[in-house]
Amino acid sequence: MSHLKKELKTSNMLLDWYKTNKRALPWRESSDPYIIWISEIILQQTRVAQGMDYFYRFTERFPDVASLASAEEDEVLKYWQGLGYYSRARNLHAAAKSIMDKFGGVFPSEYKDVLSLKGIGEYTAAAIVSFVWNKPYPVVDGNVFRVLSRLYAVDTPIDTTSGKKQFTELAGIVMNPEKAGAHNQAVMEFGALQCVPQNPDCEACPLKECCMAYASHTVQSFPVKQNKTKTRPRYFHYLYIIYKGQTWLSRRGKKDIWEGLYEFPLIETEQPADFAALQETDAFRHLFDGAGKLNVSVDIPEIKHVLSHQVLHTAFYRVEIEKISDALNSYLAVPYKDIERYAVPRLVHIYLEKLNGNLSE
DNA sequence: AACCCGGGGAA
DNA sequence: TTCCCAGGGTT
Repeated sequence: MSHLKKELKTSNMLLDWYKTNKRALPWRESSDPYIIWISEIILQQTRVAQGMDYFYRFTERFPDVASLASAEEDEVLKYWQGLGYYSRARNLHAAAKSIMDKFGGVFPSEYKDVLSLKGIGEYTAAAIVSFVWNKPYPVVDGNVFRVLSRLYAVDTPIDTTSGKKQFTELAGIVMNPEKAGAHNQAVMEFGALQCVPQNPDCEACPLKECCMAYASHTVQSFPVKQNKTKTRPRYFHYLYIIYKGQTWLSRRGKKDIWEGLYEFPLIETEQPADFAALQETDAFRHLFDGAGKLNVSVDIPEIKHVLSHQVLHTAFYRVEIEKISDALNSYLAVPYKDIERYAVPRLVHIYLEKLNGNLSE
């Protein structure tokens, strides 16, 4: 654990830069581990601007561990609606219950205890214990990968096991253990504002003198990544079924996107299908067997919804029925005025907004 | 080690 | 379009 002179100087320069350049963010006003925890989970793979309103709403409704633990999972998901990566919300809820049961309702301060909570990995555990208690655990997030890979011209791919291990070790060497909390935040803020992914302004960088990538004019080639993501198309057909002021929803299950969120009855096809083709599917026949005559309307055109690894080609059909089919009894009957009470995927929310827009015109 | 999980902003 | 964001869990 050698803390060399050069690293100490680097850390001090980052701390100086941070002092004058850090953004005023609401969670930086708090030393409550609960507040820090919520902010860290929201900010996973999420930009500050995108998560800000969610942070305010969430911490107002659930101001502490006890209030979160005693809530219904559906309500927690509702406060997460639209933010994505919904396992974060489910894990937050489960972890809050775990803190009540195993830690007497007091947020744990031991690294290993924090790490044991659902949804908290090495990064988030290090962030919480260093920010709140100044414990010497280095954070390694996307910013740290970028800053360190450039400073030391490390070309090990960051998305590999050995890469993560190597950068974690390097982060520990660069960190000043006596100022762990401030240092960790300084590196990340530096990565977010100065050492940015595309076209960083290296001439204005206070660390350009000691940056190996800058010296060799290879800043843009860091960090190195290995895996390339591939997307697959999917074809969704939602049935917004209307009967006497009510509609039907279902709760999505495990091993697919949007676990725990609600949606209209869904038929997925392997290939693109128009309504004529959809009517010929077994799923469609089963769903409406015994529903009488169908009055189908297409209020909005197909929506292309892009996720990280999937492109959803989605059609919505509004279907008025004459009788309740047997198949519908396995769904949740809901007065359609109450749909907004349920957490739905962004895609479904978009549809409902457009539909309301059309109706009010 | 490979794969899965959302949504949005910036270039 | 492409990249990537205060990552983590499952298999």
